[in-house]
Amino acid sequence: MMRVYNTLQGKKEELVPLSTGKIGMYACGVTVYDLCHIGHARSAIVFDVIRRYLAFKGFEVKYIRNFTDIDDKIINRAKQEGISWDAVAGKYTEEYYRDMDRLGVERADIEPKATEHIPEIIDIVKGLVDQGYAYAVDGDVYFEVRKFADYGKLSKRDVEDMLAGARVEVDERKRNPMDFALWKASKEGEPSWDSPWGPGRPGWHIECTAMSIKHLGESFDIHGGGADLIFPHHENELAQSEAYTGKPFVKYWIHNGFITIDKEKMSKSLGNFFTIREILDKFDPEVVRFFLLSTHYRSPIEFSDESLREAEASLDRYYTTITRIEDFFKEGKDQPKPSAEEKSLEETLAAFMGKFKEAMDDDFNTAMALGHIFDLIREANRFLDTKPSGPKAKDLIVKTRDLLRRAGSILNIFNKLPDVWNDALMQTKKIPYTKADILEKIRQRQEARQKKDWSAADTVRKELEAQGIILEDKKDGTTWKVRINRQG
RNA sequence: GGCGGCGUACCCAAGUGGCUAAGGGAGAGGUCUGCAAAACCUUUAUGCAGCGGUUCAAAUCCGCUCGCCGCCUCCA
Repeated sequence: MMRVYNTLQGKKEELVPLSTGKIGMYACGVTVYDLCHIGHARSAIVFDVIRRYLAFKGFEVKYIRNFTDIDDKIINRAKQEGISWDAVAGKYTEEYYRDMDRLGVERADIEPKATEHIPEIIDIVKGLVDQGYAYAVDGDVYFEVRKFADYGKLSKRDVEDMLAGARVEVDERKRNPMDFALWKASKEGEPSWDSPWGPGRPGWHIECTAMSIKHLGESFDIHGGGADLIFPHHENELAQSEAYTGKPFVKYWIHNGFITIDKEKMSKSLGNFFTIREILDKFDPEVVRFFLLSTHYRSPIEFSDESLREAEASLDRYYTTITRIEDFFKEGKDQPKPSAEEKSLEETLAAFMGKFKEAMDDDFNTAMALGHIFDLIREANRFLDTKPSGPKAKDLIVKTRDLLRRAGSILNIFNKLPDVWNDALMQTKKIPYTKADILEKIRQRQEARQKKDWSAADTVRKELEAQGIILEDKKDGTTWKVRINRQG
């Protein structure tokens, strides 16, 4: 049984799809007017993992993630850059893909754009006007909040309370200050589409109603986004959708928490944000992904270099273990050697997937799932320390590796070879040596070691270490790797 | 002002009624090593912001207090 926290009910609920075995899921994407920051990455990754896990659980998932490609911010940006609004949208859509691809965020099944759904949007607005939920004024169309009795049920707000403490500026043409635009008349020179109310463009919330209904139907299972979308975006979306169809819109509303800097929400307006791009200049995408999954999706995450370094160290622990596993296969000893550790690993392996699923079933608890992964890693290392051999040992190690990969594939981490991980570190840590340089140093040191000239050998070691390269002497030679700087 | 959330070890972070309070990082000691690294072992919260209450039993439920944050305006 899976449980998910539903914002609408304010508690965890059992996940029961509207149609057995199938899940329709819609997540709010981005407005394409600028580069994405790490907060956008969190949301994208959270819903990417949710989608992957649901698919792993055997659901047939249809996942929709939209692009808002027309809005005030895009129009303003176009003026700034001196290009057309659709060129802005096109450019930042590409940039979005560049970042998300690097972060391992899979494409949604359908990625609709607002401007490709103008007829559907107009139909819905018209329907709302006809049913008396909306009214037109000077080419604008507003949704009349008072007409929808359940308004406020998602964000747990009361219309009267909001009016009392309203900070919104009053627009005399609205019947109620909380009324929101479904359709906006366009000003001279602005992009526009013909409509029964004159040339204009869609309001922000209506596109999601149009696109989700078109691609998922009038009622669907999951709607997600950042917690800052609960009000007003999702509240309005819910109101206009249910008013229009007369049916429940979404069964489970899922919202991810924010990323904070110095405890404050990261946001464009505060200017305290980091773009995905600048972070990926210093850390491998997998590190960012791991970092974001190491905290439960609804909790805030404090962003810092230190946290990313810790995530990097954790990942390195995984890859180091995989290297040990590879070394074990190379040795290929086949004398059976039963041990208490063998038994213990066997038990851990048998229980692992159950624990992993239990964690993920409980509102996608990736932090706990990672905890189980590291339990298995420790158990595997303990076993490898016994210098195991024999077919049974080999079988257990194969299983260990496969289970780690399987769990990793659901989170879309652990998908590199250790060498590739090391290469990535060479890059992000900006190591000033080539691999050939390092091998040459190792050769020199090896000569010194053969002569038992320990001080010369240690000089080489220290020289490399100063540049972030660690040497490891093993039975069949010396290997090297990039050192993880675990703290400051 | 209205609504909501959070406060768990040196740091990050799971756990939301009942076995010894996960996991990662850091520190200390040890095993291993020519020296290292990695790994492993031991160790670091008789206690989960504080105070009261409910209960056979609470970090977990209730109340109050303190501190921090979010939404109420575009925002992932």
